[in-house]
Amino acid sequence: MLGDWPPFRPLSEIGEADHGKEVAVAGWLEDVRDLGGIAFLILRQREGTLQVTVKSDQSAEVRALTGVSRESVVALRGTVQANEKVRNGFEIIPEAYEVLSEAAKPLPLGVVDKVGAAMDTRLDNRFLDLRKEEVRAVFHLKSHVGSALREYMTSKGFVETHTPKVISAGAEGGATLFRVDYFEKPAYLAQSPQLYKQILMATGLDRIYELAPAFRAELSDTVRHIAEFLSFDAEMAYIRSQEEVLQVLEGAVAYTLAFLQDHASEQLALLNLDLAVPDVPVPRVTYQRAREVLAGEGIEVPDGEDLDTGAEKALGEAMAREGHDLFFVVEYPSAIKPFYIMVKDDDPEFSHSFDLEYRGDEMASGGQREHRVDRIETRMRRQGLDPGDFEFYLKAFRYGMPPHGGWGFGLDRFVWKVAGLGNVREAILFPRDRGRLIP
RNA sequence: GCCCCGAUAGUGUAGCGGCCGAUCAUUCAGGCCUGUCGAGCCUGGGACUCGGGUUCAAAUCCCGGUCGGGGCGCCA
Repeated sequence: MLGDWPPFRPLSEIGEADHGKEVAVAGWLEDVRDLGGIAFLILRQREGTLQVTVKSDQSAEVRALTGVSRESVVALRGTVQANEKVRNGFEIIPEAYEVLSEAAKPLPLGVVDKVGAAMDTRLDNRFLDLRKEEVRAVFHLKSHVGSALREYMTSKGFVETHTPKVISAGAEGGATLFRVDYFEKPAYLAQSPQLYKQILMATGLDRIYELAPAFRAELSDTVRHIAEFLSFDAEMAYIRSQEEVLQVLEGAVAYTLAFLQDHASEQLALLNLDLAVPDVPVPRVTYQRAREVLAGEGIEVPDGEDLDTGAEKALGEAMAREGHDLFFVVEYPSAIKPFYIMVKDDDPEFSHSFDLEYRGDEMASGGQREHRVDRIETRMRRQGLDPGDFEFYLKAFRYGMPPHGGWGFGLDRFVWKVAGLGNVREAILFPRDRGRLIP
């Protein structure tokens, strides 16, 4: 139907050279402002809007454009006319148009209406929600975060890997696994690439990272939990201590924040965000030191217990007052960490483990891994796991496994914090939670 | 899983025993308007989550269901 039309011109490529000439454009009809003898139509493309002006002296066919429903996709041909009164500096006087896809009425969610919408309504109609520039900006940021992490990790000699997401055993026990049918055998969606990352440490492909979904069937209804999330994982071998892992991770985060300033200034401005790039190294706060800081805030954390949500927030606030919105908590009690975390030789109550905190929430956790198979098996048994279920994993430790460490970093959570959103779901195109599988 | 809160036109809300024949905005329909850009103005249409109960009377109070929001635990 448009076979004889010239190619559609994007808004950003229409310039002074086009003034007085005919162009073809297409987009969503955002708004029609009909003043009677003159009507202004706002056509929206991915990069912005342009104005189409229809006057009463134009043909009835062209004037019918003002009757097309909002958010319909229309194509039109017309003359670019310079006009200082228009924000873009030009308007288009249409000569012909076609409705390529008519929008039904009324819209289930207004794109430019001056009323709000509940998150549920927005997610139910995500395709319309995403027509809003500020909603899309979050995903531009997210894309840039991925680019920055890939760039940084590559520069540090890491290889991007892709481990399976359908697996036979989980890293953290069974309660949070999604079960699936795998050719009539039970299988699970991967809650973490943990075991596979570690197997790779025995291969020489031993400085790796991955950006991939992880699945957790946690019964958590919070603004920071989601059943399917994007995890930025890394694992590195031949380390002498956890410190080498921390340096890569803090470097990656600092690099990413700087990258956003350089490459996403438009989105940062649109979302009114002011990002600070932290100086590295960022503070390493030991678990015991964190307890002392919290005691000073009037919060008692029983020795050996994990920091609860309130304690974590309070610690974040205390650190923020000292100018640190990014910091590590290190050396957690061994008892609250998974079997693969290395216990400190000189102080077995504590472990070579860490969390990365950003703006009051946990972004990552990691540590040095236990690479001695007998110790892993002992820890597994203590945690009620059967080493027999993990033989595919343990086998990689029986024939030469270098010392190694790594982390898992929640990419959606990071974007959630960076973009200053109220709910991590807003940082995910089509979030999956306990109550939502559609769309 | 536990706790708290909520559910009113397409959307976002006000009302919280009789004044509700339900408010306002937006949207939708129709009309006026030749420089709008959150266009303006006029007219009109459109809703009390479901099931029980209390009461002379229920959008409003009670019980249960469903759905949603937030918090906790846990975590990325």
